[in-house]
Amino acid sequence: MTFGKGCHLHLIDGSAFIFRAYHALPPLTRKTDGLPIGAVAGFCNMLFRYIEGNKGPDAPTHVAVIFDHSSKTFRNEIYPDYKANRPELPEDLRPQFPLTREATRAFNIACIETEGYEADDIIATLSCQARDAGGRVTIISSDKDLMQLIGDGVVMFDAMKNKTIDRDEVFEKFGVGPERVVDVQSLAGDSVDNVPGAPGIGIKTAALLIQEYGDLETLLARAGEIKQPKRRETLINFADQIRISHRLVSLKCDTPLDFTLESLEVRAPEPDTLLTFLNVMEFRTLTKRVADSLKVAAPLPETATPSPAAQAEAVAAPEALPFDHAAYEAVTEPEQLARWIARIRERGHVAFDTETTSLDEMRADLVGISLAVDPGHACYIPLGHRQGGGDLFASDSLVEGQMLLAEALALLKPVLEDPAILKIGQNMKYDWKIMARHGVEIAPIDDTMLMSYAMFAGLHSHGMDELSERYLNHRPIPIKELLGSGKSQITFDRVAIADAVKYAAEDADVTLRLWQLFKPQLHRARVTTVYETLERPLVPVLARMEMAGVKVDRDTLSRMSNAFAQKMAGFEAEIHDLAGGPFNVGSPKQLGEILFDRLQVPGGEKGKTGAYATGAEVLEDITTLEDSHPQGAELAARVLDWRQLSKLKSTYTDALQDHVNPDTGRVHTSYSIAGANTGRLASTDPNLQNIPVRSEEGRRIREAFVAPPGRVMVSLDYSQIELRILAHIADIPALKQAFRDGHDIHAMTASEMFNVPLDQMTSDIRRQAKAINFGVIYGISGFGLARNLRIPRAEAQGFIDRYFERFPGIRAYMDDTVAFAKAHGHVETLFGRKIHTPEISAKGPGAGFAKRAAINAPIQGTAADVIRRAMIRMPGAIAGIDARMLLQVHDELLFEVAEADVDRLIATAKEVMETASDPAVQLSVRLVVEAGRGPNWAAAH
DNA sequence: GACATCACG
DNA sequence: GACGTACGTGATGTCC
Repeated sequence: MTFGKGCHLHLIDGSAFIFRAYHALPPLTRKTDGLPIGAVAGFCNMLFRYIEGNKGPDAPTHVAVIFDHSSKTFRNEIYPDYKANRPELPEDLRPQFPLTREATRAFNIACIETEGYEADDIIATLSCQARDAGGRVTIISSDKDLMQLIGDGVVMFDAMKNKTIDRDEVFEKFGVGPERVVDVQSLAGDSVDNVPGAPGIGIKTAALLIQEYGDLETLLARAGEIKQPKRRETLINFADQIRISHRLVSLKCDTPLDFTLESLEVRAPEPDTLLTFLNVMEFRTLTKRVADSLKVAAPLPETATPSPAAQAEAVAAPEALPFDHAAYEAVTEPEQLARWIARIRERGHVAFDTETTSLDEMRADLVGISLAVDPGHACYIPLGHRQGGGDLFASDSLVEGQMLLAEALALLKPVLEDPAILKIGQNMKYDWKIMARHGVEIAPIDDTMLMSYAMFAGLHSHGMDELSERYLNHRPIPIKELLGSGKSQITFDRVAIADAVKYAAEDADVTLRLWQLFKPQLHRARVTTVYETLERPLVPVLARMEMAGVKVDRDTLSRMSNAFAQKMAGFEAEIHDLAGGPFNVGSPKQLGEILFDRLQVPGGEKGKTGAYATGAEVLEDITTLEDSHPQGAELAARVLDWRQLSKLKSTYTDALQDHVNPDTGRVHTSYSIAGANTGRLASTDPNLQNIPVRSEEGRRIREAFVAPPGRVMVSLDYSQIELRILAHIADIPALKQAFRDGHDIHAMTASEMFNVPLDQMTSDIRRQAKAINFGVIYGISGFGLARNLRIPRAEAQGFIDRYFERFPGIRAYMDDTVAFAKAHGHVETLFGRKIHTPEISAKGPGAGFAKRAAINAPIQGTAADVIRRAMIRMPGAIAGIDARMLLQVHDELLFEVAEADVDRLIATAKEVMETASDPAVQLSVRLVVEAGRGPNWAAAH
């Protein structure tokens, strides 16, 4: 078939596929020999998905995958530094390159690369040829360097976003049409490819210039006419550099090619070739999916004398067996359960899951228990399924065909508490608490959620559905299918037992398969220690804290709510008066319109949704307009007052009352262990980690957190833990000395930076230094500091420059951390916790976010690790003391202690916290803990 | 369910 | 005068 009108050529940017695959997937290796194959696996998946997705009426007639041959091209002769600042290739990626070529050929797709040319040039050449022959072209890539090719039947397609890129997108990105993209790029340069461009000119300015003068040559010829002197000088002085840039970014349409367009005609894959390749790579799931798609049988996995270890893992290969809901068993008789228990004892481990009536473990009733011992071999024990309904007064009766709860517990308790039998769960803290309420303390445990967290923090979330889809290629039955949603939602005890068996046993099955997959990976990912010392042991500790709960005095809260309500009503009346009529003060939209439209307060700025911003900062600025706009200033001030009370009332004094457990009379939060990427805990339902303290009004809410009679609240908190860790990690002698001497760290910083002796320090200078110290931890920027201190940006930048000058180690730490993240795709805490940074090499504005997060993560994460270690050791250390650990607030632990034991508790707990990093990490800065005590949290803090 | 706002370390 | 920006969380109320 001659290539011509009616033909449609697809050109796939192979290198882009490889890099996306590499960064999207964990570092997978081939089981038999450890060959890194993550990128190849991802590449094959993407290619297969591409093929499956392009079978419709608009299917391509011709297709090719194009690769870069090597990093040296003709552009290096024009400009030796071209792409010179590219980071070194990860060492486990390079050996995968030839395999991606092999994969492309295995899929029976033309695989193209040419020495001395970039893939982009080949794509350009093929595009031109196809277009000239009258055909259409789709370039599958999102690389902006290819956008110059768009037009005349050539479009781009971003396979990740599933979105076509046409003239409009090009205009949005470059401010000019595709035919002028090269001109804009020549001026703006490109830091990623190291194209110099014109210094000080970015895409915005470049687009303006090209729009005004038409094209680059005209612009350079008439550069003398430019009004802005600096811009004019730049264009005249750097004309040569701009022309070189032009040659660098212009794609060549005349790359020598030794094949014809006709040879790219779409061919169906040869099942034998393709399946053999996939099988050799040991992509079991993909092999199966491809075989299904080609309607042939999948080949048997390679069996060439695997090592015993490999054999064991092959047995454990969770993909090997499909999920079969019909195979799950309902256990209703003691003899039946006894048989399962015998199998569990044989195996030495069991996946365990509970079904209940609520997500709140302290109120949930146990409805059933599921167990799994081998993949596909799982059961469900119904215990509390009920029927009846409508009658509000009679308690509903148990459904027939269930086991008696007491009988099941009697059989299971010895297993669940047997130190020789490992209980495997997904988010085991939940099940631990449910069983603890039935007098069973599960141990020992493994937790697949925490394994995932140890290996993949930062890459994705760690819920079961997510993990199952990602790693087992299986979508479990959604709970919504059983319970429904919204108003008509039912509780699990109303689910028919037959449905419950499928759902619940599947959960245990999935958990077991995930465990088999993850367990050996922990070691390879070098996070076994993290999992064993920072994650797993925390489960029972947190479970006990949550079950203990904290006593909250309802009456105090209720009185405060009433007082807030009264005050708010007063403010509201004033606000309506000032506004000239009633409106919903709680609606930022209405408030914005009143302030900026009706009252014409200057400076209203609309956000991306078109609404005025009315955040606290904006309102505070308006309150300073007393002279020019007294009405607006007054209104803003009252709204700020109203908002403060509204927040305190709705989020704290009202909501907290509803969280008092009727059985215990206490508030039981729940900590998520795997929620925050950095290793911090997060507190939910209610969040007890953000109880007010900064404002006097708010702090009084802590007075409602009380110790019962005869007991005392004790709070211990790390002093400046993050700055101490920074001083250690970045190795800053001045900071360390200050901590050693017990000096005021912010005053010391101020003194160093502004050359003010300590005895002449003012609170304002100290405040600025404090902001800088914190800024450093957050990955400082001139803009951010300026906003925080409300000073001009240049001044803020000056502070930062001086800070880096005085403490050069900080600069080095920041640079090293970002470089490490780019090289490895993650950063690490001192204790080896890995936090992945998949966006670190992103281009554009996202890059700043990722960098700052990468700089912050080791500091925040190390502090989180330290307090985790303290918490894990705490129960053992305070065993002889009449005290309970109740809450953790990132750098603070709150205890409830018998009056007589307070001093002993403080001494012991302080010691545990201050030495928490030992012996794993030898900190060069001492950790210091401050203690407080009192009848309530406000007094203790 | 997205967004704006604001509470904490 | 490239871009848009402090890091990490969770809960509440509007509004569509």
